[in-house]
Amino acid sequence: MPTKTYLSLLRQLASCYQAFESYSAGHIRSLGLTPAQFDLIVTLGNTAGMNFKELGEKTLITKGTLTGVVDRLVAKGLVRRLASATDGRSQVVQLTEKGAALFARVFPAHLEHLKPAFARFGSSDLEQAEATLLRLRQAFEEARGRGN
Amino acid sequence: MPTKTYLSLLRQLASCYQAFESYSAGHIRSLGLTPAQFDLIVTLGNTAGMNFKELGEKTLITKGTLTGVVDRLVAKGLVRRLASATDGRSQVVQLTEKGAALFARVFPAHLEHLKPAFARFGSSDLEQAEATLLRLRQAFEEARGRGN
DNA sequence: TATTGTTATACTCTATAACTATA
DNA sequence: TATAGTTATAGAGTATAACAATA
Repeated sequence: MPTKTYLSLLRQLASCYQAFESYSAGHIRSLGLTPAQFDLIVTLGNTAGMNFKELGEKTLITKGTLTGVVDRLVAKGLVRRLASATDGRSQVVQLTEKGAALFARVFPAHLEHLKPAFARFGSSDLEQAEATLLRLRQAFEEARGRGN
Repeated sequence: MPTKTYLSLLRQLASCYQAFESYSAGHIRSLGLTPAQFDLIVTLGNTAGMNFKELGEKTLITKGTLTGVVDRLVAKGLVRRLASATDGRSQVVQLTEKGAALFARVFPAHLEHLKPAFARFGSSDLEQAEATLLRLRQAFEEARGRGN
C-alpha cells in the first residue's frame, strides 16, 4: 500500500471533521455553551442522570476535567449533583428543569441547523458513508488495541 | 430524509475522528509536542517557510493563537522568525536546522505509526473512503457558505 | 483605510498526580 | 487495596478586541 494514499485519506478525515466542527460549533457558541458543555447536556438529555464515571466514558472527558465542566454547568443552573443512593463515593449528575428545557429547545434546533448540509444525500448515501466511517474507526481502535 | 440517519452519521464521524486523534496524539505527545505544534512542524516541513497568514490558513489556527504556538516552538529552537523581504509588516516562520531534522525524523515515524491501522484496506477501499469524506466535507462547506 | 502580527484578557480544556472518603 | 470524585498545578488552545507599524 502506498503511503501517499492513506495519508491523503487522513487529511480528508481531518478536514471533514474540522468542517463539521466549525459548522456545528458556531451554532453551539451562539447558545452560550462550549462544545464540551453541549456534549454533556446532550449526553444527559432524556436520561435520569448518570455518575461521573459513566459521563466520562460517554464524552471522553477525563475525570479531572469533568469536575470543572460540571462546575460551570452547575453555575449556569443547567445541571445538579445528587448523592448516589447506592454508593457513598458516587454522585449523580442530572439536568435541572432549566437544563432539560434548554436541551428540549436546542437539540432539535441544532439538528435543524445541521440538516441542510445533507440535502443532497439520499438514504443509501448516508448508510454507505456511515459504514465507511465505522470501518475506519474500527481500524484505529484495533491498531490501538494492538499497542501500535 | 429521516433525522435519525444523518445524526448517526455525524456520531460516526465524531467517533472516527476521535479514534484517529487519540491514536495519533499519543505518538505525537511522546515526541514532546502538542498536536498543534506537530501540525505546524509538518506544515513547515519541506518548505522555505511561510508568513503567519498562510500558516493560519493551512492549520486553521487563528492569528492570536498562532503567535503563542510559534513562541513555544521558537523557545524549543524548532522554528525561527524572519522579517519578510517584501512586506515590512510580515514575518516568515521557518524551521531551524533542528526543526528540519526533527521533521525528517518524526514525520516518517508518524506515518509508520499510522500505517498498521490500514492493514486491511486495499487501494480501492482507500479511494472510496476518501471520496466519501470529500463529499461530506463539501456538504458542510456549502451549507456554511449558504449561511446556515 | 486596510492588513499583518502582537498584546491583553478572560475562559476553557488537558494531563497528571496527590488527596479524601468510601467500598 | 481499589475506586469515585475533588483539588492543585502547569501548560496550552480559544475567542475577542485593541493596538502599532506598514501598505
